[in-house]
Amino acid sequence: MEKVMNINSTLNDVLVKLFRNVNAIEERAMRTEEYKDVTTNDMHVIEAIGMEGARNMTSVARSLEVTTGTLTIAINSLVKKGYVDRVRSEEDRRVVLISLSEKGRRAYLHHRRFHERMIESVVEELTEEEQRILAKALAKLYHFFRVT
Amino acid sequence: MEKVMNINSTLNDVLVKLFRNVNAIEERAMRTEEYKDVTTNDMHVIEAIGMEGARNMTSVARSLEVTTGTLTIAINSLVKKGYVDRVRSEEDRRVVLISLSEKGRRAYLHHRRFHERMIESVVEELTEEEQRILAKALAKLYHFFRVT
DNA sequence: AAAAATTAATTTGACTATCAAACTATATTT
DNA sequence: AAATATAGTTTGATAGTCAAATTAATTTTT
Repeated sequence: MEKVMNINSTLNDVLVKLFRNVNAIEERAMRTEEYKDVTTNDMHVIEAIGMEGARNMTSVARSLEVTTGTLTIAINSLVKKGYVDRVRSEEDRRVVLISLSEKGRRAYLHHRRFHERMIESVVEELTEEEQRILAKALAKLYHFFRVT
Repeated sequence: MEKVMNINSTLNDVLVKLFRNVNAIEERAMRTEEYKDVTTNDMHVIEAIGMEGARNMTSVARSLEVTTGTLTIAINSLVKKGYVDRVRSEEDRRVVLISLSEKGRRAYLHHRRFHERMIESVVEELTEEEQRILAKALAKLYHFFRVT
């Protein structure tokens, strides 16, 4: 009998380790010279704002599932660090529009490339069929989390 | 150009969502009646202490990749909530030994069952072949993180 | 054996993230 | 015009985090 790793144990181990460490890991990967002042949280905000142009506070806060008060604090810091531009809407003076600055867009793309490399490393050497199966399995995992 | 859902985008989406939400999700699942005072962070500490008996602060802090100062604060709270016992070592009076109380062990097992259910739900309805591919992909992902 | 160095843990001071609730300013409805 | 609703910020509280200072105990050096 060869050394058999129980499939569930392997999955559980890997999932637990990934989930436990994913923030630290991503932060380590992101914190290069250029972006050493960007926390994981900052990166999530940058990603939520996105490249599609200005968004208001409420909609970004909703995307991130935080209160607008929390987002205000995060944006204060990102504006100070130069990743985000904040302007008051002319059409409705209550509204604050936030968008990525040039530096913010560079950070966004840097992060996206990191994700692309990550996916590439997972997918390389998997056939099309295997990739399809993997996506299905991950979708189920996500579904489990959403409904639990 | 027709709208094609690229396999890599699907994988990326699912992974990002999983990672982004995993803490909130786990917390939601853990916070039952009995364990409503246990934060995700508390749970990680409980898991790191484990069921194998007493460990000292430094080794648990190292497992969690936090400073001992940070761990001291977490343990203060867990002792107060009754999940952890803390005693000074008789052999070396500098050393503090922490271990799970009865309540702590119940929380540990509750959490472990959550993970088992999670894995079960992912694995059920996947064929042997599909399970093998998922495990392989996740192992690669883990490897990617370890070396990145 | 006394002094110096090391080790284990805690404490302190500072910072970030978070929420709920109070508040301010503006827009909409009555 | 007054009342209500909406968008965002501020405030006050809590948790988690680190680096550096501190305390107490052990080990090493002289």
